[in-house]
Amino acid sequence: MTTNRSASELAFATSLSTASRKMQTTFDGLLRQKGLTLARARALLHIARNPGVNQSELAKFLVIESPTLVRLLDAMENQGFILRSAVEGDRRAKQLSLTESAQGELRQVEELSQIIGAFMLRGVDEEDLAVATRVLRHVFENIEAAMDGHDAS
Amino acid sequence: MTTNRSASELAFATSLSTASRKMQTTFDGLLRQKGLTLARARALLHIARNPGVNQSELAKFLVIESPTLVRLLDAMENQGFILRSAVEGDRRAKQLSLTESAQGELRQVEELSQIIGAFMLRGVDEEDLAVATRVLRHVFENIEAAMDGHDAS
DNA sequence: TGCGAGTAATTAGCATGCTATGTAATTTCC
DNA sequence: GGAAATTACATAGCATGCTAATTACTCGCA
Repeated sequence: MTTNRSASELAFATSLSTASRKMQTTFDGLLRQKGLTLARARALLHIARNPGVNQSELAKFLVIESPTLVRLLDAMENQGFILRSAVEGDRRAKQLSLTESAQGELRQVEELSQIIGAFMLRGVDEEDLAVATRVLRHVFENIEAAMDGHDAS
Repeated sequence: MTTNRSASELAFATSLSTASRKMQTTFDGLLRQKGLTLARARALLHIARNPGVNQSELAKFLVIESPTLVRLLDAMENQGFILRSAVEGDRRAKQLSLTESAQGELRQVEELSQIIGAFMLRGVDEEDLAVATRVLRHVFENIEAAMDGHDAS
């Protein structure tokens, strides 16, 4: 037992990055025929639930930087999934909404998300899942805190 | 308590991808002045410990596809970190080794990796870390198993 | 009123991941 | 021995992430 701490840390870091990529590529593969990806589906679902949201709010929710979102939305706009429209009272901002065609796909995207989520975590009990999620958040916060001096929010 | 399972799954998925990205960008930021990134550092360390390893073995170890590795190595070769040389007995393969200058950096890269690992997991106890790692592996295996028909190894 | 600070979105450029495909060399097996 | 399958590496093209820097606009305050 009593494995070396630093070996445990390495194992964790490795598992973290491989599991994350695996999740993404699986999602991407399954959503592909719809012209969607994991990132696009997430954006789609948030816009559906928060119509009129603007880009910076969406970026904050998705925890991505705004240039990343700009490109994501450019693609989704070209695909005819979303609309960017003017916000009255602030000419810098744009509010986001789904096109009708995207709304038609919504239900299926939601179902698929649930199915993949359940599938990927099949055999993981509730308690372990909670622990894992807590550890992941802890990691995020440790790093976030360390970056404080550099990027004061 | 008794939160909805599917909400827990979503929380996990979100934390997984944000923690993974955060880890990567932190690493990248700290290694940047050396011309390295997390991906490059991983490759570097594995080559250091397994001199003469070839590209497919390294790709398998890093759990990335070979085109991803090809580009990574192209960059590292241009930077003067690694060498690709002929393997006697198999003209398809190339064996990898570090340049002297890369060997000089090794120690610092190893130390930095340990420091970041320890830092990121500060405040996470051994048991929770083990559970989290186990869950991440479980996720990976669930997906891997599902993809069996498509990609028989 | 008007200037400076801050905010929303964008563009440019780099790094890493993937799939699909191609080329050359090796191995398998009739 | 030679065709077919497999393996090793590479190329092309797409998707997503980041940082740095720009543009346009809004807000606060002297």
